[in-house]
Amino acid sequence: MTRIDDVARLAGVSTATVSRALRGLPTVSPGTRRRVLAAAEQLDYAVSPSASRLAGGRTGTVAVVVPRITRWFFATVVEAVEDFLHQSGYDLLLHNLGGREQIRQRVLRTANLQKRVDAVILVATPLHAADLTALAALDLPGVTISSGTGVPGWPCVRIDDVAAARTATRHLLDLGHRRIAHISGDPDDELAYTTHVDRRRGYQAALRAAGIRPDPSLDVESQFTVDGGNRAATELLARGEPPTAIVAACDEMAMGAMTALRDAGLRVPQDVSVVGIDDHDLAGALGLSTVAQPAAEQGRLAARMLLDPLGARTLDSVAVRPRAPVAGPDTANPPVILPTRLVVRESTAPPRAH
Amino acid sequence: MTRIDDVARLAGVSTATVSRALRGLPTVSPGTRRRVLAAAEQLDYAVSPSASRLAGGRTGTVAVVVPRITRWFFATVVEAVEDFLHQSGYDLLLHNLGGREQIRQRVLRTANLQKRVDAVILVATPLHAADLTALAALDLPGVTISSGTGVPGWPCVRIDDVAAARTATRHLLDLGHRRIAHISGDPDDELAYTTHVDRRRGYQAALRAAGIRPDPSLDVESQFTVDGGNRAATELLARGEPPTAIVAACDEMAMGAMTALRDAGLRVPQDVSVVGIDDHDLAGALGLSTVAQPAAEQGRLAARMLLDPLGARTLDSVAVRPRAPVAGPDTANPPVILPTRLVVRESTAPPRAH
DNA sequence: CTGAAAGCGCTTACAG
DNA sequence: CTGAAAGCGCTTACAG
Repeated sequence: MTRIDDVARLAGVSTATVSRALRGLPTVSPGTRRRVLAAAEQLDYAVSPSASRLAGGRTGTVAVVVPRITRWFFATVVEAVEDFLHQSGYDLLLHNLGGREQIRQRVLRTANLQKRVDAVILVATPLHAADLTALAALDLPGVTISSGTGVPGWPCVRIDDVAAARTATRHLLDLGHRRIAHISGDPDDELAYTTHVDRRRGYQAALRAAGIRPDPSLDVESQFTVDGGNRAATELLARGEPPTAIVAACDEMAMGAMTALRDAGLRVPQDVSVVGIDDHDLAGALGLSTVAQPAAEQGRLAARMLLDPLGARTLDSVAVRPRAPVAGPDTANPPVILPTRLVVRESTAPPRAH
Repeated sequence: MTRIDDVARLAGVSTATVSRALRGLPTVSPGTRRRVLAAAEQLDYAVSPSASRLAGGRTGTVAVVVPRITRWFFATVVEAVEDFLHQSGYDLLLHNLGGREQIRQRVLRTANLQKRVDAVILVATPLHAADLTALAALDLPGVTISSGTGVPGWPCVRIDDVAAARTATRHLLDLGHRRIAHISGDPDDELAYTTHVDRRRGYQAALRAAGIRPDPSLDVESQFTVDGGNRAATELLARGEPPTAIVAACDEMAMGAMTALRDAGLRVPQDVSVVGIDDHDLAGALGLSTVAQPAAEQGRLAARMLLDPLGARTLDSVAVRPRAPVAGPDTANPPVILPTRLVVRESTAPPRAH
């Protein structure tokens, strides 16, 4: 393995100069820089990240924590974040909670982040008081995406979950539905997400605004998965007279519900309308009406808000940018809310005439 | 930040002993170990990975390279790999190619792996001769998953793609279909995958075994995505008399094809049967018949085969295991082939009587 | 079983 | 613009 002093020797300069030239620091003359780069290339030199990190005190790594990488929203966010991080010269350390509270604690409270990363991106990760204390003690910059509890001092990028569910529900009300069910997240879930709480609130608010009292028997809790949606809809049907429409808290649940309805001999949308939230890759294939949220854009924006103040390297030059305030007029804590929009497909229609 | 000498001072031992005790090396007396652990806990000490890596010469990190984290198969593999790696005390460095050849080269050929990881897991990543040279020069252990080209000296975990496609096609033949189309990957894709080549081979082999000559006009190339499947099926219909059945090279393509058929006024399976390969999360919701492949198991097995010889720490103890030969009777290059199995749902049926 | 000391390969004030 | 030297915080022979 070639080391920095091999390059220094070949280029006829000190290791300090090699270090500066390779990192694109401005205090190197063009001729020297050229010689150093040529020597490095000739020797096929790559800096040792461990040494560089130890000496420099920065890890060049960002931890990304997601509940389940296999779910559409999280995979899409991670893809966007990964792209931005690598373009900026950062490594991505992935933590997948897999729905397990034990893992959440391992990631958040122990030494898994300490001294290991320069910054943290938490995607829809439940945070208790003890976690906030631990994160504050870490004293790292970070961003949350789609998070219920914000972290003091960290920007937050998200959609308005209440509004998204309200839009979905209103769509059904506008079509003439009155008997509208809701399927959403599980309070018994190991991880205490807030997303489904907000979405339930939006569902209920829309009903009330239309003069309808929410009926608890039309509100079923399950998991945020295809299977969860299937089970929730099955349970709903087992409770008696079916609703004429269902608001699912996410597209995956909506898809599961559509299967359950079909299996029960009900047609979508003729017998029951179904609307989701997300605009999953497959929503089009299934003809699912939904409230679209910009997943990749949330990831991209969060990465940018995180890295801008860290002075990220750009792709082609390694010039260090001056520390700039976070993009946008307001650098403080109020979350950046990205817009959602109703996408009407074939899974929703007016209820049949009584 | 507390350092190792803070712990050493409090425990009344040398830093060498702290280092040994914390890593669970056997050469520490129980009493000493206890005092060190207590001191470390009291000071909330976490080792500095940078320093540890520089001094120890190991990074404790594994790079995982996937073509697209947003695709079902890759997300599922990554989830399984992540779990195994973290349980073994390794960090996961994620590289998502995003379908771009430029990124593939950046990841494989430059210094992105050099000195940065202890091992590499390549998932369905195309490898050219120059890449193999670069990987050999890296001199790192690794595993490939679902890979066309193997890396000399690296184990490979995969399914038999030819057999999977043959099974899918034979299922349609058994139902009585003769006019069977195939939609698969794009040779103009930036990344030159071999998966679709193998699957096409299986499709053609099954046809030939049934005495049918493959008809090029029934074989459409597109991308391994929902959209790609949609476009491929649309193209297929534009070419004239529709087939009575379609073999899609992956479930996502099959799902896109089902949409296109429906949009064209054709019913699945009454007018056209569709079978995929994968057993995607949503295959059940869509009633898609498919040839299931064990995605998570491929990830888990690959991670195990990689880490076993590295002497991974176990979850609860940090004891270093002795270096053991790779699990299984054969430690050499022949790929480990995991079984696939036909799952019949509602998207396939006998062709209508002529 | 334990410790003193060297060394891992860089970056960063500091001085010029 | 450049270099000599200290130091980042560990681990690892080596010696005992």
